[in-house]
Amino acid sequence: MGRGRVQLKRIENKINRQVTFSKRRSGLLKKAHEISVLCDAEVALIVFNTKGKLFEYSTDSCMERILERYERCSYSERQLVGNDLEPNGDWNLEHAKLKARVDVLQRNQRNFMGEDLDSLRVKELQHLEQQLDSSLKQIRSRKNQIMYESISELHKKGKALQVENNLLAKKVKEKEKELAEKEQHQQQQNHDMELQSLQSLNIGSCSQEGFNGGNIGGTPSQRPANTLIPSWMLNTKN
Amino acid sequence: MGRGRVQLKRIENKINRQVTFSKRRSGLLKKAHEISVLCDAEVALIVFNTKGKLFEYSTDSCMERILERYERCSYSERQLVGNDLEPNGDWNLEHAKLKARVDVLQRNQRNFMGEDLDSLRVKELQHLEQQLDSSLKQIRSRKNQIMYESISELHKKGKALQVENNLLAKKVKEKEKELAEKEQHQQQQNHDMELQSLQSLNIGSCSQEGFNGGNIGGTPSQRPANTLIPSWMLNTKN
DNA sequence: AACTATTTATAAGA
DNA sequence: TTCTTATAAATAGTT
Repeated sequence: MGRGRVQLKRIENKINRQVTFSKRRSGLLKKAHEISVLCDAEVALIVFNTKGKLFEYSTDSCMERILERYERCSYSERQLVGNDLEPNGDWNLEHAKLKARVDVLQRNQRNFMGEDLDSLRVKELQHLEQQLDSSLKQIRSRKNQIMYESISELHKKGKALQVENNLLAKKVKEKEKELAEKEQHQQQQNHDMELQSLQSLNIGSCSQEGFNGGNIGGTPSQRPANTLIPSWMLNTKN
Repeated sequence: MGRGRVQLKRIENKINRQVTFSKRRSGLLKKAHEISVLCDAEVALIVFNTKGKLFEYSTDSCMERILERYERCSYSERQLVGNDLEPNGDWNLEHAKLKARVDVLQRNQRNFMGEDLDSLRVKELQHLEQQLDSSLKQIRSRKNQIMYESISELHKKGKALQVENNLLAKKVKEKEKELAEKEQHQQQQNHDMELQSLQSLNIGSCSQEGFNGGNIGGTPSQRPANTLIPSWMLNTKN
């Protein structure tokens, strides 16, 4: 828009570039303000010129608020770039940056915890509400998933144990049978021996109690094996 | 630019607002890119629409870097150098601590946003759930409070205006009455004078045209007063 | 999503 | 820088 077509490439003439910057900057800021008002949008605009001078516009002049909201929204945060920090870099500056970030995150966190809400406007509250609502859904869904998996697992283990139990019960019965037979055999032998003894020593026989499978008076029975308790109920760290 | 002049105020029609937003958004992003390329400037532009959807542009797509630069700039403007730190303190340690804190806060934030939940155990999920539930309650309560206050305020203003209206209406009636009386009086006088004139000159009276309040042919109407131009548009110098 | 009458933005010139 | 002006661009209202 102007007397000539303009090519989208850096203006090489320095004076020209500066003039154009000045004009377009004010145009850009104006348009940012317009869309903000006309369309009820929230806008943050930051411009550095070649020399590093800062120009900015933000809806309602609360840049920090909008940047926080941005962080919340996008925060596709790559690790705050711990970019090895050039050794000759300004440590004070680095430090200030980190601190600023901590501040932002802390403020966010407080908001997420329902605190410091007085500084927020209705729209931000609404946004936060929506965010938390959706977070809650995901959290509940994840919790249900874990618990469901846990229950499933328990069922499976339960069945396996049942099978094993049946097997063992069968074996026990077999053993009992064997034992019974053996006992009978033994008793027969004992009887024979008693008879022999009685015949030789003249002493009566006494009966023997059956096999005691219980453990009364012994060590207490174990709790169910650990494998049966879902990890989340144990409350131990990782 | 368009078929009609546009007033700098929120577009009330929702559809219209949305369409305009869409058009102007692309225009704004385009201009941001243009100034960035043409003038070798670094630009960051963040726009949230009414519904909270995010749109952004940043030179070379490195928003985070520009935002950091912004923080640095605005920090140094406020001379918030952390010069209160023990000068002989272990900077590396301080730095590491801060970074750790940032990490923790970031992880928390992600959890608050319902992400990265896989690393949490049921107990933690439950805790998070309770926290967010209570946060939501507080947020909703705060929102309601604000809206209630706002409604209250509007009611109050409405009542005050009503009272004023009644008063003014009364005054208008009084004035009307006065005028009517005066007119009657005047007509009587005119009538008397006409009679006199006719009697002496024998000429009829003629009607006069109304006052022309327009300015057709005069200087064109002013553009909107400067008071409508926000201060940030005038800010070129410090 | 296109169209187009207008308004705006702005490049170049002073 | 600032103003002016011719012209390119953006876009409001319409289809």
